[in-house]
Amino acid sequence: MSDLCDFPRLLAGQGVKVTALRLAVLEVLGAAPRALRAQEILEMIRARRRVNKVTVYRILDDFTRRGLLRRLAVEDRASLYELACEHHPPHPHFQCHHCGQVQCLEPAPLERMWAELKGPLGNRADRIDIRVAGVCHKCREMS
Amino acid sequence: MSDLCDFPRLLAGQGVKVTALRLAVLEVLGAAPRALRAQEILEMIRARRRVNKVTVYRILDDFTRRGLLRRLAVEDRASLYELACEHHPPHPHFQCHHCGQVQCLEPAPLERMWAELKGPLGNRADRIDIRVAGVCHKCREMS
DNA sequence: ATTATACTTGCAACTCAGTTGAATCTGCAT
DNA sequence: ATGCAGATTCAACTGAGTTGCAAGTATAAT
Ligand SMILES: [Mn+2]
Ligand SMILES: [Mn+2]
Ligand SMILES: [Zn+2]
Ligand SMILES: [Zn+2]
Repeated sequence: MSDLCDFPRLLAGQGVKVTALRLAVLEVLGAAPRALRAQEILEMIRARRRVNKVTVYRILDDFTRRGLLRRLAVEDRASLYELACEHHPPHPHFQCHHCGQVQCLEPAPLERMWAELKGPLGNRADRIDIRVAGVCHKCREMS
Repeated sequence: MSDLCDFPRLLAGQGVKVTALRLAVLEVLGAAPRALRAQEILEMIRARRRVNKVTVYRILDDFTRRGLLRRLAVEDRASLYELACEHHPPHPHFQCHHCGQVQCLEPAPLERMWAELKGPLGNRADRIDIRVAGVCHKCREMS
């Protein structure tokens, strides 16, 4: 998930002011190897500067509504966020029952399934989330 | 989702005492046409008798761990619960962005995909959740 | 019948992730 | 300089779920 995106440009394209905090949120997510909780994003930004959590929540929410980020609903109470730019197309995720860690999977099988699920029942579907759960290799080794 | 299951037998099979409350939880879920929030289950049981929410949460948690129920992580803060008995095999779900309503979809495409996603990266996967999101037909009509 | 034991349910208080509304700050245009 | 809009902050709140422990209830010895 290391990044190729031009964040300032991305924001400008949304007609949104480019601020240090908004950039920080995108940079933290761009540098992360996996989807992050709001809390984690907050802490990573705080390693460099002072921020209020409300601001971060509001930015995450705004970006998600604009389609710059995807919010993943997982088994734990807190959602995860990941970049939704052209370099990070939608893909399934794997969550370990044991450690709770969520990893990103390859998008391949999604494409095939999408066609089948997109139009059922008269709904207009525009998003599909796939979460595969089980026990990850690290946790298997430990036990 | 109306029911064919013998709940007392189901509980007995788990070596779990058959109590009025545990049955009530299963009956409410068995009668529901869709997955329910803990709050909804609580209210439905309260239409008939007195219950403490903690008890219901504990029963839901216990049943989920035993595999009698599935817990669905959705976009809203509260999870949904549905029966996981032989008559209700795992299936994808559709959630409407507008009203938040979650409906159950047919299991068909799941089977095909499962084989592909089950074993990647050395993880032992034992569950796959698919959530399709968009705008449901009711909400489309309204707007 | 009486007591012991295990399990179930209830109560109060708490946690945690987010949310709200109002106040302040900041960059920019007049 | 002054005004304005949008960005950020602060304190207080919400809602879903959790915790520890007390009280109730059923069953199993004695
Ligand atoms: Mn991902
Ligand atoms: Mn379902
Ligand atoms: Zn793990
Ligand atoms: Zn709807």
